[in-house]
Amino acid sequence: MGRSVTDTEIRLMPKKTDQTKASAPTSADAALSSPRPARATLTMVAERAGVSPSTVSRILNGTAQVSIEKQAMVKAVIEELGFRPDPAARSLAGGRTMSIGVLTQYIDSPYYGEALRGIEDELHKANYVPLFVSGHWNEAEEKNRLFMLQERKVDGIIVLTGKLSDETLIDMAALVPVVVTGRQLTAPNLFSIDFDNAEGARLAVRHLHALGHSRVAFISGPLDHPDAGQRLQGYQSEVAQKEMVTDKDLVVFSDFQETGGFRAMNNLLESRTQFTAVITANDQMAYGARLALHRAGLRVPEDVSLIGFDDLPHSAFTLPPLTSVRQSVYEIGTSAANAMFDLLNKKSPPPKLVAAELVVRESTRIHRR
Amino acid sequence: MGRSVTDTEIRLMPKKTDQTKASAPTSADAALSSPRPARATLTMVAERAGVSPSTVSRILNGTAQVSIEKQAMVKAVIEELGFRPDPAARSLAGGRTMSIGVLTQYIDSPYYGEALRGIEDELHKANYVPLFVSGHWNEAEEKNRLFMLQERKVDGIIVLTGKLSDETLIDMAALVPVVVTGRQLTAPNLFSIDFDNAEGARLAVRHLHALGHSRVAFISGPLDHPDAGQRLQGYQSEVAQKEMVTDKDLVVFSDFQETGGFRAMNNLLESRTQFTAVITANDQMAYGARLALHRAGLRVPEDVSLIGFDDLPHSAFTLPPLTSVRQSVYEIGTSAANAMFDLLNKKSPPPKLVAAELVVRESTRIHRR
DNA sequence: TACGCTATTGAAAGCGCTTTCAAAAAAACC
DNA sequence: GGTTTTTTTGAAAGCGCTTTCAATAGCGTA
Repeated sequence: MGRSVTDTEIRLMPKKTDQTKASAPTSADAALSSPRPARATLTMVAERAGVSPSTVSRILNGTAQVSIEKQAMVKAVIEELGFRPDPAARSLAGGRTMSIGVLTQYIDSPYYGEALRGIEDELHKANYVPLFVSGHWNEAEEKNRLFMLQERKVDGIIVLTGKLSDETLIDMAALVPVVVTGRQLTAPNLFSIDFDNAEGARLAVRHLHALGHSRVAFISGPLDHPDAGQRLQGYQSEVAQKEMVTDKDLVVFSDFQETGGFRAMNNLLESRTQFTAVITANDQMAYGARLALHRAGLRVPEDVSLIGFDDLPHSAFTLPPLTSVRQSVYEIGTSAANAMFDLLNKKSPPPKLVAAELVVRESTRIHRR
Repeated sequence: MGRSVTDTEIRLMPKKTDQTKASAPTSADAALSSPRPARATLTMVAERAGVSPSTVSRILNGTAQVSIEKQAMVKAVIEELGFRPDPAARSLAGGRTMSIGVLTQYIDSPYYGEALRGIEDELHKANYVPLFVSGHWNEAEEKNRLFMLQERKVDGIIVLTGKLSDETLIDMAALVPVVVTGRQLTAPNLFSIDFDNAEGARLAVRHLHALGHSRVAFISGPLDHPDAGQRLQGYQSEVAQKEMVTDKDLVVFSDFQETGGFRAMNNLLESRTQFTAVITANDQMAYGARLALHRAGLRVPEDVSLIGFDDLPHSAFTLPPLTSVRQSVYEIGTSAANAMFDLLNKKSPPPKLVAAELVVRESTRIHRR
């Protein structure tokens, strides 16, 4: 293999005699149309502008003052040649790579997906590209991916929740700026955005309480998931606060998946525990639970009220549309990206807590005693 | 799974090269990794193994024959030093970047998400990393992103459907291996994986026909979407074939979204067109349509049968669970990745057509005349 | 007018790797 | 045994950019 550079250059030469030069081609066009000059390099720019490479670099990075005339001259040439710095060369020479590593758990998670979109949108505006990697809720894997990102010399790392220890994150932050969601952590070069999971769960309980329910079951996520613990804790505290029924059997654990919610609900039903409403720690389990309820001949919300958590886009279209606790995940993504920019600019914004709100739809109703 | 990374490995990356050149540390030293072992470079490996950098490179890339002893020696040192080649340096020197660009449309698409996972899983096994970028179903944007990927010197590009012209893709393939889904295309350095959309739609019609339905409505996706056209065409051809009712009004167009399906179904209902079953061109629209039906007091499947397309994971949990046309999207992802490896190795597999199958659940039933 | 500063600039040394090119070593040949 | 191939190896030249380091130019001051 190898010699790909040379190969490419050769291939780009007027292999085809296609002289139809479209007028004012964009750089993207240029990349794809046949005959085309070799890609411009910083040195070419320098030469053409009559300055040294150092000067061009300085203008590009704002590393030092450069006279106004040279700036104009160089910028014009850059424009003319359609020059774009080579990320690899930059990286090798110790500059920015213009890439941000993003550690998520599953690339196709319906929940974090929105955050990814927020991150991508925001990064793109600033000409950065995200490097998405997945940790699969496995600490070793997460560490491994983190390592890989660092090896790829990303300029910063955004971690979407996960199971890494605070310590690992703090250590990482010593090497490269880190933005992490799903926890509250203060450290140099590190910014955290936490969700108010506990409050979200409380909101749900409060709503149910206001509707007259007092036996509210809770299908929790796995406790080694940080969110899960907080949500459960919020439920428990509010149930106690409102003096509603607290019964060990009302809480059942599952895995945050549809199938898990289905099974958990069946377990709940089989245990013959009495309840008139149920909160699931995420929407996916709510979907499963809802189906189990249906199979058992129980109607929602007539027989039992149901509240989910996350308010996935889909939840507005379930039957009945699901009442759910919402956190703007897309916004979390954009906030994370912007926080990263702040960090990159040596500004350090204070930790942020994202509020939760309850979206009331049709899966909950007054409990007739 | 790749090698797991220890805390120390992550924590100890020195930002600047250190000056303390320890004179040939013993293997025990290295194993215990004293204060801050600088990241191993190829040159260090060469030195320690008593060979030239060229030789190490050759072993790494299999670019030329190297004596068995030197191979063993070098490999041992690589292991000992935990050396991993720097992707940036590689890229700059004209070697592989070990990264594959993946052009998707929306990073959080529930449909393509599975494909992304398949791609990521497969690439990871081979030590490649994906660079995901989104085109948002906008040709200009897709081109732009493609350009960016090329600029980043990816070793190959996987395009998930989208709106690029065949020509653009073929041109791109002259520069770097391309794997594209959602179309059938034959060109050098290009591999395509198409879905059998038409057949999928036919399967749905056939199923409904077998159940005695003859007035089957179809909610189509936007026709500038390649999949949409094929699915519609499949529906039409099978309806004709089975001599079922063909009525212009039975086909209505929408946008592949839940809200669109909702609106489309309402339009259908308002138009007072008679139908006993409806096929939507994707599951998301089916969800919307299903809600609209519910609002209109129509039951599924008692009053109308409903079939979706894509069989999203969620469809097994709707009420009722949705009958849908399935294509293994995850598998499409893994196939795409593997096809890319073939291309990278100069093998060229024939174009592939992914079969569709009908997953019959509870949203369809016999039409009692 | 001479001197000390500061603002601008360029030369040159890499960053860590791949890849000629040519020499050295080993194998094959007559 | 000498010579021609063939195989293995190393030296050295970059890839395109950033970054000291030192030099030059422009100014203010005494």
